[in-house]
Amino acid sequence: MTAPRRPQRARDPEARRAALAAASMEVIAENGVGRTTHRAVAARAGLPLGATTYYYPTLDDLIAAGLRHALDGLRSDLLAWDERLRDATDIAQTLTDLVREYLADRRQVRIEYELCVAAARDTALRPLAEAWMEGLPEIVAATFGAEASRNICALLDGFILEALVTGRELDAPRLTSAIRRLAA
Amino acid sequence: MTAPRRPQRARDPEARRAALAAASMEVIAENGVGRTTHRAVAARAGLPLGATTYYYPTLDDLIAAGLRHALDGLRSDLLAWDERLRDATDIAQTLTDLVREYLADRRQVRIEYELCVAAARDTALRPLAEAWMEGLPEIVAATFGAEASRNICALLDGFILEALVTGRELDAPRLTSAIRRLAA
DNA sequence: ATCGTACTTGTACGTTCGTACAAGAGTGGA
DNA sequence: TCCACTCTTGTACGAACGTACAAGTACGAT
Repeated sequence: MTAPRRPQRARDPEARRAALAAASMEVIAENGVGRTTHRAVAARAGLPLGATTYYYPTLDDLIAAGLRHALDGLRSDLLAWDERLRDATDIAQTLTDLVREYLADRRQVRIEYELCVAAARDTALRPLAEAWMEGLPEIVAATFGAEASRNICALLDGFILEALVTGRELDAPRLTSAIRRLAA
Repeated sequence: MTAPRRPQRARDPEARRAALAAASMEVIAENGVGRTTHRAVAARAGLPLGATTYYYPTLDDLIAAGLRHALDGLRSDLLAWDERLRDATDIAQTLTDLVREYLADRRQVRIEYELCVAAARDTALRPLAEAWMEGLPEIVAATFGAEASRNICALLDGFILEALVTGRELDAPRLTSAIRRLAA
């Protein structure tokens, strides 16, 4: 009766780090950066509280890991975008389609705008947010040129923000024709 | 010695409501919606903790009051924008100037994008956020027409977001020429 | 003058938070 | 085999949180 039985799970430190980062990302998407806690992340990952501070010493580290994880997801998305755009005949139309598909998973979208707002307040997050903002323009620059690309991406951000706030669908035809105007 | 002396300040309930709303707005701008607390707002307003729950029963009420207060400020700004735009000869240029001036006070900007992200997560804030998003298009619609106005405003949102994230100045010439393209 | 109501204020309660840490359990090398 | 190290887990602590509330104060109506 004296020995407290404590069954341990299989050891896999890197999987735990990743699981915590993924869980952190999900909690941020659902509750926002400001309401993300060690306990919520641990529960989401199915791990004990102590695991969070073992792998990410402070809460800021844990949140940064969640944001970084989200950006890694975006980066692989962007590779797919790049391929689709290279093969496209009507680039404006294709870009619109991509944005519409991107908007299908609002959780992913939410977390990236969450990052923007957080970076506006906390300069430590700024490099991360800038990396996000410049990912798409770099890809589109190949076809539209540097300046037009940045304009088009700003336009996309505005359209995405509107869809995010209103919860409505993307106004695809309007976006396509606006892209064409900026590309000319 | 038995009587606990408790000096009371002059009574002015409406001023208190307003002071709390203003303080709430400031705390939101600095810490974000998720890190806004009764105590922080009370301290900022220079009022005791109890005053917050007296005027705004729950924390959500207090935060909503802060957001509403920020939007009231925007609304009066928009009236000024309207006037400036009516008198303008070069509307694209004037709009760019207005955005640059708007960006001078990042606190105001931050809180409005904070509202957007919060509304994306909490549907209760959605009407407030939609009111914000539609304020400017309504004004510009007079000169550019409904569709072009919404496109231009989306573009502005994108430019503002970029400036917010990077902390850099607005790229004014690029914005002006992009507006012209969308207005054509 | 008295009384009811609206307002002010300090304090208290139970909860949740970030973080620290001790005690066990697995694992690879000597 | 045993040791040193890394990883796992439960628990603990002080601080801060949202909210409730009792006690006191001002003030308009009567």
